[in-house]
Amino acid sequence: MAEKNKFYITTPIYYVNASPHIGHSYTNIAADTLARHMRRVLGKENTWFLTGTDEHGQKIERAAEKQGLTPGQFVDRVVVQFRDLWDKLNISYNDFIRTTEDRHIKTVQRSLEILYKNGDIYEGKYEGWYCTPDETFWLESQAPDKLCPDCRRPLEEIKEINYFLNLQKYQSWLIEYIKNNPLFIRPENRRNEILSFLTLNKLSPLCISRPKERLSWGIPLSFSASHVTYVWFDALINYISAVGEFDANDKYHSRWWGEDSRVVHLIGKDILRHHAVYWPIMLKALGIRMPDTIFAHGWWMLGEGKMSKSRGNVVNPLDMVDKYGIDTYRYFLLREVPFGLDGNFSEDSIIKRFNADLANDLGNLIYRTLNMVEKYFQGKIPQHDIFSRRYDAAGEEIKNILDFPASQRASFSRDINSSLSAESDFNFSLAFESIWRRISMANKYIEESKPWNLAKENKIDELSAFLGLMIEVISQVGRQIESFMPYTADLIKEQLGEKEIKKGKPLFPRIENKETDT
RNA sequence: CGCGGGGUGGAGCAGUCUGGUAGCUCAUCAGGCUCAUAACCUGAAGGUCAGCCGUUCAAAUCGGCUCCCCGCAACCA
Repeated sequence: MAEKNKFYITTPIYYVNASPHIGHSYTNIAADTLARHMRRVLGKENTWFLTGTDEHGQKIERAAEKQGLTPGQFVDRVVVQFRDLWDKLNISYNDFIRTTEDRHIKTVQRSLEILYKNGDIYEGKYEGWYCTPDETFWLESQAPDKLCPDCRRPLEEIKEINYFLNLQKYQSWLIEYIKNNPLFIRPENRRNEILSFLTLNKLSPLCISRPKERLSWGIPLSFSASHVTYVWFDALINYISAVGEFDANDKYHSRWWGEDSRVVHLIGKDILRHHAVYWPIMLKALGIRMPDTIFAHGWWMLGEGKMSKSRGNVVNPLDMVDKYGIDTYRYFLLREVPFGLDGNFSEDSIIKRFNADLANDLGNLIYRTLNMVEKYFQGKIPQHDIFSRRYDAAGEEIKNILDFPASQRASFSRDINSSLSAESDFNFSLAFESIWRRISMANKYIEESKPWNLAKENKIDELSAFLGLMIEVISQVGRQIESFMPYTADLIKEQLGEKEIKKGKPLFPRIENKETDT
């Protein structure tokens, strides 16, 4: 197998029928952290991070109508909200694809043509029950009484010509593929879920078109003037339309989708089936190799249940960022819950995390250290070769962990690398744990060394060696959190300075709980 | 028998695959320290690991049954 020295990570393209919420930001923060991390490991030029927006379909057509806009005007407005949020959250995407762009439309149409030509897509009849006022299709099993489950109005039976992708043809291949590639669908329980779904059910053909008279806001099929493309087919293609194209022989080429590239799709668990069933089959039928990993993360629960627009309990990420800061928000989402599991979101939990981890552990470590440098050395960082020096047992332990020039950069974050691998399910919270072990070790070491006594006893040499070591620890911690909390990493670098520290204010001033104490 | 996840000291979780001292964070209590953001360090109390039965020298961990909670069931991350 070719060595993977490139990394291509994607988020879903978000459906822009409403403003972004915490879930959108969760996926993008996770993807951003992985992208930043891989840029450090493989180099900037070998990492590509794609996000974007899904802009076609009925819901958007209707949302636009409600506001008296054309679909085009409507999506242009909502897209801005997404872009602004990503800027605000420091999301370092390389490319932002919109499904209304030419490059995308071209590739979708081309893909459809290829599949049509190969016979994987064929014309068929679609039968179902339709609620005209709601413009929604229902299966007979969903509406046994022939009444719309939503509005209770009578349904109308519809028969129309549509185009279908033959999924069943590839079903047994897909099962085998998933079985033979343990990293293909992660985490493990999702993989099992899909496997059991595929084993127990016969896949029915996927309808990939919609008649124009019902839906005009979509990509036209080149082989049928009266149809547009079904939104999910349209959407999934973004992963390849953004980074490559088909040649005259229907072969797909991409710098980021070659054998030397690791392709990772980050998604929420709700859209797992589209990504783990439809998408692989589409790729297979198009003669394109599989992504390496499709990872489905969990949901954030809010109070009593999952958050959703219909329940009206949506948390606006912008509010959280304004209130607690970008990196606090990033830290909380990545730290609170192992990636892949569901989590509970509450401001109380944010405050708890903030005070315990950011203010007390990290913030205070930096502040107390810098304060000593200021107090004992007038802010000048002691220029000691800390590695040539001998310390007591605790100091030696810290020094060993620093592990600095001897084994070069790579070993710096060995356990971070392994925590952030697909094999470990991109375990951000585990990575944080190992960083925080260093932080708490440093706090402990200060306690044991009692630098304030060294100062009183005028043991300047020991004191400066000690502080030199502490500065090195902090600087390393700063480098280690860089992918997770880029803004804070910058601040730390600034505070540490070259030869002289700039203490400034505490990075994370404690939040005192005024209102509620439970 | 639709599918899946879960029930571990007051709270939130890890540990279960590869049986063998029940671990972490927060909260509580006591002590220490004073460089620091009432922060930091040390120690303590607190759990029959949902229940029952079984396998085993040994079960939170394997098997069976029961009870309870929560998601999903095909366009909300």
